[in-house]
Amino acid sequence: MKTTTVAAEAKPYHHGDLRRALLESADAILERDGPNALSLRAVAREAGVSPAAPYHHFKDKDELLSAIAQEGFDRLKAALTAACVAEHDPRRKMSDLGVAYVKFAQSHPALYQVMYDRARAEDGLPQKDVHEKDHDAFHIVKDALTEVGGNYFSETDIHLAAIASWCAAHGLAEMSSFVQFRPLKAELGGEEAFLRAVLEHLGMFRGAPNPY
Amino acid sequence: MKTTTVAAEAKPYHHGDLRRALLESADAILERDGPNALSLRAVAREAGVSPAAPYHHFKDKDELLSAIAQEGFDRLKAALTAACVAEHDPRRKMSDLGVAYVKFAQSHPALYQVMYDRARAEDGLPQKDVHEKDHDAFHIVKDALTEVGGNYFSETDIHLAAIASWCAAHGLAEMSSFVQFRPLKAELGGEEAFLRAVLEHLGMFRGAPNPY
DNA sequence: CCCTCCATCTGGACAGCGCTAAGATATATC
DNA sequence: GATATATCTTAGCGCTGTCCAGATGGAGGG
Repeated sequence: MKTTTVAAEAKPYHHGDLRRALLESADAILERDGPNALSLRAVAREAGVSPAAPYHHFKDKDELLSAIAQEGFDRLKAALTAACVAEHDPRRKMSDLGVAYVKFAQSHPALYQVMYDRARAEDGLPQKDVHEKDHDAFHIVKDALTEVGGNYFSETDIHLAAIASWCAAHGLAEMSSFVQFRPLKAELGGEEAFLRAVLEHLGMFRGAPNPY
Repeated sequence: MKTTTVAAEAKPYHHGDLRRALLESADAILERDGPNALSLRAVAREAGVSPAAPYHHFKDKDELLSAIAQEGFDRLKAALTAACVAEHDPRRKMSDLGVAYVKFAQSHPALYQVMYDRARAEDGLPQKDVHEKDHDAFHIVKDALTEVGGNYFSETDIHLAAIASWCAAHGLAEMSSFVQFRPLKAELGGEEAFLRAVLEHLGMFRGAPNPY
């Protein structure tokens, strides 16, 4: 019933590709039951293996969480890319990026929580290998900002603006669902209008440093 | 050796005031060992009582965490108040508030993490009772922003600006220690210069809505 | 073709966790 | 002084992350 080798398998022995299966099980648990239900044993259970099996693919639970977070940042990058390829006005592009960022966090709240738990534990966002051709999600923002003000502002200013934008988007992503904001959302006419209004106030798109 | 009553005790029976002692033990553990070490049993151990004793003062672990978070927000409010009483220029006041906010989070990282873990779990920042005279930390920011642009902008705009500022400060607080930012901090001449530069880019102090 | 090697997976165990129930203890009230 | 009640302890349940000894079965050399 089983062929000897299926060619496209990299490190499959008994299970096939348990590492992949574990990551997908973890994702399923996150979406279905939230971050508190994400135990190593639950992941193993979901994948149909013994509680000790994951230890042959991840050093400990933290390493599994980091792998999940890494995939999350890859997906975030894809979402940001998709959100701004069609838009050519650079300021509108920044606005779309901000909205897409927050909506990603809202669509996958449990995953987003794991992503930043790991980022804080590791003292930083995941960094792509220098030799890799495609850069990470942070550089998408930086590139867009360069389009906005690259001719007028220094590299340092662009870098600062990118950091500021990322912090703002992260802050908004974590707080946008707070009940305190509900009345204001209703007043402004919905979630996206609220997001764009807040992002405007954060000066993400003005590209103008040094207000006074 | 023990007098019958010491007058200033509110709900002391066997221990004296175990609820208070538990909160202080929790704080000590947070500062010493970080948030991962904060178990109910560890708190009880630190306070010198049995593992089940805390259940007579908190319904479950979440309720203890919420109480810790509540005290944290009180302390944050005190820090923000102290940071801006001396300053009278309203824009400079906003800048000082932002810096004080981030520095509070940096000084008590474990506490700050618990504070926002609970805020997310409860879908919002802690809300003071309407009948209470003094308002919460969020209103300190709102008041400062009213001083900046209260004459020119609507209540809605001020509210939006306050939300934007709080989100920005929170995002910066959670990410300011990322290793990626170290070189830029060095270039700008230190932590506080970095913080003020990022906050400037976030447009916290401009009070000017609607950039385009 | 077989046999050995070794990565992979299992079953069992340990300490620690949140939480509960039952009983001991000391304070407050009558 | 007796009773009631809030407080604290002891014991125990099921869960967790992690480790270890042993079973399993594909890969490569003879």
